[in-house]
Amino acid sequence: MASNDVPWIGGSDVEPAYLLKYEYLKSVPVTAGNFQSHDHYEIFYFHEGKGHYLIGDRIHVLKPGTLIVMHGLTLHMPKSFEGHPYVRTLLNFDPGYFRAATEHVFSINPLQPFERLRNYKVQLSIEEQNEFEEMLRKLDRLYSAPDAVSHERFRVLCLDVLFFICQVLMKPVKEEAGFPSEKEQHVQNALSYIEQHYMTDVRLDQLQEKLHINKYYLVRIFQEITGMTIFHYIYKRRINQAKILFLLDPEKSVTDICYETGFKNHSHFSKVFKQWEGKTPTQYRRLIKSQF
DNA sequence: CACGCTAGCATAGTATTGGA
DNA sequence: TCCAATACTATGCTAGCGTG
Repeated sequence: MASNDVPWIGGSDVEPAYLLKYEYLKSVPVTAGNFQSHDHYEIFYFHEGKGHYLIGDRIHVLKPGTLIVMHGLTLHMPKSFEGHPYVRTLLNFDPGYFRAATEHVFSINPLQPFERLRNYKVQLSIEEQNEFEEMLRKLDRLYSAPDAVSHERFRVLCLDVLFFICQVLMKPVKEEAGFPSEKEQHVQNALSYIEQHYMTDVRLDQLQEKLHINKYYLVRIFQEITGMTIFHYIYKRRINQAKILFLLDPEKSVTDICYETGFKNHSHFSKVFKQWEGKTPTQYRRLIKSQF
């Protein structure tokens, strides 16, 4: 994408071209299974409340001060809980602009944490939270300002946010031990199993046997924790993998990708793909090709 | 014309849900 | 956590379309 000529758009009436989604301190309950994947990068900061964030095959428990950075192609789905606040800031951006702007200027690549489909979740310390939240406040002031200079400062501050994230991630990220509840652990185990087997057959009976948990019970807690059924998760995972394969090799036939992602029938694959993505696999592949 | 793909249909089998 | 009833989907088959 052309990155040198991002037009100033004034206030927040129109999104700057490199910024695909920006929501500051927004409280949006997310209870339905709203799985997403896109080809830009995402910064997610949790300010207040209770929630989960399912990224790839991992469930992350959200707490105030949780920072998540991810490559948008990884399947991700936030989930809030009824009766609990859920306040977060979200920044989705096109990495092309920042890549071009920083390539020959800095010795450290600020996009490093996002590349190679890597995703990170870190719990910021109180000092880091204060610093980061101050940055976000400033970002929002600049975003809402109507003048061109504020816009340039917004972009520079976005870059500083990226470097802040790099710095935080340079420290060893310690894995949190376990989950608050046994349910989350069960669902995590199911997700891990599905991740390893989604390209072949995955049935509830198998999950019951492998995970030593009643299948009816598993169906319920899976829906409770993730907001979507196991069944839909597997399909979304397969479709997402198909999208990745189309990106990696746009010459590959739809039929080949259909079988590689675990579908047994190409007509069914086309139907499911269109249902979730709004376009047929062929249309999607053409779109990918046209972008290269 | 061959090939790759999409769409429609019937039905067997599986997932989900309500209730205990 | 489990069972039974119900709802829903996967599958296989086929016809037809678009493209090279």
